[in-house]
Amino acid sequence: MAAAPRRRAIPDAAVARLPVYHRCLLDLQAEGRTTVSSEQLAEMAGVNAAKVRKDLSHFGSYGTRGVGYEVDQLIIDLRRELGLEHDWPCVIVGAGNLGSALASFNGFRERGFTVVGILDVDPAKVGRRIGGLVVRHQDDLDELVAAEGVAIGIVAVPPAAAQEAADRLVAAGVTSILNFAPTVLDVPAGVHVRDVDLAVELQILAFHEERRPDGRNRRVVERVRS
Amino acid sequence: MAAAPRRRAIPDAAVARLPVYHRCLLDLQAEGRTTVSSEQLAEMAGVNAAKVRKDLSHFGSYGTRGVGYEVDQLIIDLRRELGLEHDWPCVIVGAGNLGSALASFNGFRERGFTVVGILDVDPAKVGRRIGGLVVRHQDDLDELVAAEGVAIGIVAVPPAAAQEAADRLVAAGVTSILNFAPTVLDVPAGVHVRDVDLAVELQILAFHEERRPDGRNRRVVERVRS
DNA sequence: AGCTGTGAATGACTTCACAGCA
DNA sequence: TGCTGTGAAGTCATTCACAGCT
Repeated sequence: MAAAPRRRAIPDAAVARLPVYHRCLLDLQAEGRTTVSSEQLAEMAGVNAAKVRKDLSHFGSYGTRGVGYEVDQLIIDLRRELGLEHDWPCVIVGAGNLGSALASFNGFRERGFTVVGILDVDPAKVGRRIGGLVVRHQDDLDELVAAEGVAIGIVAVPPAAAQEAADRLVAAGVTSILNFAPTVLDVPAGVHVRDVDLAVELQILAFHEERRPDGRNRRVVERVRS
Repeated sequence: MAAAPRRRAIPDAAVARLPVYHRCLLDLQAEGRTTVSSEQLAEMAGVNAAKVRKDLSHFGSYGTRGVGYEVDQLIIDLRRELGLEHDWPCVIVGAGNLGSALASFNGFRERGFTVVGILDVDPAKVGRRIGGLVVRHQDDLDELVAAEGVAIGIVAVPPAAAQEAADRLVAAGVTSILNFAPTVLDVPAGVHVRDVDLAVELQILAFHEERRPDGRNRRVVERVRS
């Protein structure tokens, strides 16, 4: 967490929801819908209507009172806000199970992120083909980042190697890191890190599972507001 | 200030950090450390000391003033709070790239989550071996969940199939779902869902990348000390 | 009439700061 | 003395509620 002085125009919590709205709008567009109300969008995104309006108002107002938001226009605006007008080249460090899966994951390319390289230190892995890419040695990182203008790196190595991988990415010029290793990375201020610890997600579920009101019984459903 | 005895004893935000503390404590234990101060633990976890103390105080106080927390004891307490005293059997629905990677991912088992089955609807995938498991047909879900006492399901199917997969999991008796599909799942109240949308994570990074103070010219990595 | 945009109210989470114990 | 535990203050996020546009 770099504590840099910044004017945070849009709250972090709102930023995290914009991609979800974007996703929902694409679905609406695919269905041929031309407008959508905050209430409908909220329903789709699993949040409430006031939040949708407030979130969207953070980058100017685009809705029409009495009607709602124009789907096409809102997609354009969100794309611009999210920096999705151009593709983002990414590199993956670590060609194990997870790195390999990420490299062949279609969900990235579909949404504007192209994996331009996957690297590993293990000579046994270098040279393998994964999802249209050949695994390169981690020493090629500098060259690759420079050649492709990579700004985003994905760390998919074992915990013990994660800091080293991050250091290399930063040295190569990468300024945003998506970290799958269960480690707190130490990076220079100005470098963004997002952690995705898959086991932590399960642990949070287990926490709630362990203390559900009905103990170990099956569900006694009570109404919860959505 | 516990005037209203709510069901929510521990704030969500704190719960999300407990697994991280747990992870750090295991590292400390491995190094042979017997005690740790809130400040040291905070440093490792990437948060601040007051937060650590407050978080830990939510389930009773275990620290010794003037000394800190006893590592072994705190691990035990966290394990209990997080429901990690027993293993959690999980099933994965979807044997594509992501599902396969998750099935062979060591990080789960190491932290108390055992993948007891991976299922798919595609006959071409059924029967394949993945990380010590044989892919089963999705129709076997009920049987598997009942036989193994599965409470946690992992959805790793394409978006169009996600709701169906979730419905099946819920029908089979699963009460917590980790959803990797970029879709808002509709589940009965009482069923917990956590979403992990990998592309959204990248989009959030892209958002910040797009509006970094130094504009689009990257590689002007200013060296700021951390 | 319907729906957005937004100040104001509420609520949640974080940080401060210090009393109190080992 | 050193460090925890915790009220109180502060910050940030969510929700309400309604004025105001179409």
